[in-house]
Amino acid sequence: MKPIAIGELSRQAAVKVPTIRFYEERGLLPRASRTEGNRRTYGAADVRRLRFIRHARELGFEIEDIRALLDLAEQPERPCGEVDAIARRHLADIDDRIARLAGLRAEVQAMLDECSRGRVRECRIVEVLADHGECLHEEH
Amino acid sequence: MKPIAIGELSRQAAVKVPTIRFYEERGLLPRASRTEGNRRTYGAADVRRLRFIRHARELGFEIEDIRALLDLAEQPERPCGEVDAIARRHLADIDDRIARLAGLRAEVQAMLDECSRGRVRECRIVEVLADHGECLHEEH
DNA sequence: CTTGCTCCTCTAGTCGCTAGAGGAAGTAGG
DNA sequence: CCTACTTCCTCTAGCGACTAGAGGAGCAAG
Repeated sequence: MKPIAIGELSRQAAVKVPTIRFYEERGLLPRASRTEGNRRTYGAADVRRLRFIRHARELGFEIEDIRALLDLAEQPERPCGEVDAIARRHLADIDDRIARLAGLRAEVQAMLDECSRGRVRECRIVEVLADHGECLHEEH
Repeated sequence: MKPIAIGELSRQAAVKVPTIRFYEERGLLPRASRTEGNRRTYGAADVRRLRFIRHARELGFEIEDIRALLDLAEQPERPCGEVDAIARRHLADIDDRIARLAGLRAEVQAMLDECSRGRVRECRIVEVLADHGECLHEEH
């Protein structure tokens, strides 16, 4: 029940001090109460909330989604469809990014495979970059 | 041989006008010569150079790498080892990102699989986020 | 001459932090 | 009580690669 300082919160939630202040400013954490000397004080609920935020960030959720997830987590009687929807959207987003990266990977690999390690003059990598027609890339 | 305006360059290279100015400021494109009325003018070489930049960006190379690639492309007699090295580093970077995303994907998918579509109270997604111990995540 | 398009410069915003300046408050030891 | 050290405060600026917008000037066609 004893309040802790921002540095202690930082250690307990494994989130850096400036990041905590940043989350407060962005409204993910409530405005912390202050000591007489104007220092932020926190309690157990803040540790839990900040850990939640960190886990969500580690999983790649963005701030807006986390804000929504936190709101929903506070309403335990509601159906969890919205939580689900956010996670599903995030999954789709990850899949998109993987697909795009896999495409890039294939192209860069193809360039490297064709490079005969001669001079820049006949380097296929440079040629492909200079003339888009030569590569697989076809996105708009 | 007739000079073209920035809008025409934009169309021919498929790069937006503000982005062209941005590249100039960053030194990827040489400072364009100007008309009497202070408008930038370009020639065929600029179109080629800007296309090169666009292709490299589409493949995910970052500005610094592209700057190096452009420098190298102008020295055709040098061995292409450095070009190769840049591409190889980029490939490794892509692989890293794919691996990390694949990890995230698995975790988010696992959360979704466990969600029984009930109320937020018993939603596994919220639980996993709230208690890191429950998830696969183990980094750092 | 007027309409409408293109162009100019400059500033600020995106995302999620991170780094640093410059100063005040708290704590431990002598 | 004094000093040294750590922690904390606010504020500003930077990252990467643009994008958006303000406010104004040039230019071509009718």
